Amino acid sequence: MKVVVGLSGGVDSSVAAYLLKKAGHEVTGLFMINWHETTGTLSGSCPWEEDLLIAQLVAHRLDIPVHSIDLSEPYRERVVDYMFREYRQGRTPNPDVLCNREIKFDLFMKVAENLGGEMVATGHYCRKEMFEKDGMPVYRLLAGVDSAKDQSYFLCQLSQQQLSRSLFPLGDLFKSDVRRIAGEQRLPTAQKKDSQGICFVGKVNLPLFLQQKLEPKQGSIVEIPADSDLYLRQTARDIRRIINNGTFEMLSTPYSYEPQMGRAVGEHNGAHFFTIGQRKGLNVGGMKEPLFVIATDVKTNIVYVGQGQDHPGLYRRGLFIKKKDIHWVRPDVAVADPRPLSCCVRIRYRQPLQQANIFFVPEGAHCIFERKQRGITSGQYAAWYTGDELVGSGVID
RNA sequence: UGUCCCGUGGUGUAACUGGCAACACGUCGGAUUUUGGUUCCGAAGAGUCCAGGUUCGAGCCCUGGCGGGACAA
Repeated sequence: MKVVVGLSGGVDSSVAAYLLKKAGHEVTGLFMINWHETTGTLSGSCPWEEDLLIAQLVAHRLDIPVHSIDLSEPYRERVVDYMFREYRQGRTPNPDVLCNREIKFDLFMKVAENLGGEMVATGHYCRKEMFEKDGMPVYRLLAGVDSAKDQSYFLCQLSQQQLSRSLFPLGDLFKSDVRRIAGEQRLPTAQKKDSQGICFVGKVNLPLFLQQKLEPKQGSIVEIPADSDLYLRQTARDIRRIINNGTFEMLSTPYSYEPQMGRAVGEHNGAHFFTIGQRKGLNVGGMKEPLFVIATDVKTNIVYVGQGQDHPGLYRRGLFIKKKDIHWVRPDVAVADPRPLSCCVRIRYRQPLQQANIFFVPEGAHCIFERKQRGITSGQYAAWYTGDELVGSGVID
């Protein structure tokens, strides 16, 4: 089969390419350029020229052809602009999820198709399975075997269409296997440090990066006491009653704060630069315990903080996803009726799966966790699984 | 105006009856991490408001200033 593999210049994609070649496929490497600018990036980090060179070395070593494609323009339009738009609204976007949906598994896929590729492969740690239902193929997106590296979360917005043409050669491997294979095959990336930070843009200094487009605006930091009566303690019975009444909003709506609920403890230079759960960068000292951001209000430009790891403002029982933001990787199992979906959910990469019930209502979905969750942040993705299969996801409201 | 209290790294506090200043937060650096964030490790940073005095030795005692606060009227 003709397979185009996305080579990034890292170990994972190199080994993915090797495995495909070894399995007898006709493999072509494709390197994608997503970003040119260096403003805001940390000095000397992730210059794509170097990565391209490494990708070429890998291709040479594997004796496969390699091409490169500049997708920086659409990347800017579909990922970077979205990022700024979200931050401006006081939300915290997840660019990598978008990058996969919009770039790697869309534009990149089309380019691969033009190169004659029947399938596209990436170095993601996840698995895919196919079975037939009513004579039609159905694809399942499964967690990678290496639970510490499982990257299915980042693919939570993929469609059946996209999945049908994807291959994940690393899904059954552990990271250590990948390193070992790379070493055995003398791939130039065998020792290369894993990349991190926003995909393909490299390691950026986010505050600096954001300041290119978002104006600084001085505002105050308000501390909300942990014993504020805003935080009513809910017993298991209260929760059950709320669920029975169908008043899920009581659990899935963010806390809303007013300045007079607390006291000003400092100043910041723009509420849109902060995200819930953040500790560093507040520049307020003298507290017994560290301060964490518990909410931001870009309208009034106020950052609300709470003291200590266990501040109640940091935890919430549930989250809401608007109807338009609900995505089913498996539309065939989509739940429409009000019967709750009992499943496991994660709200960030590498988070252990959390038991939850999702209640689908006409306006959207209320996800109610068995245990309170820390740092539920609007703009981030919640992905729900049954077993080790990712079946759906959505943007947290 | 009278009495009382306080004045320690960027911030908030600590240092028993005097023995070369501790902790937390913040800041900076590193590790972890294909989002943000979290977490972990490490470092820098004050010679204790100022001027005198007592003492072998003072952040801690004494005197006088300066600064802030409280009570008093």
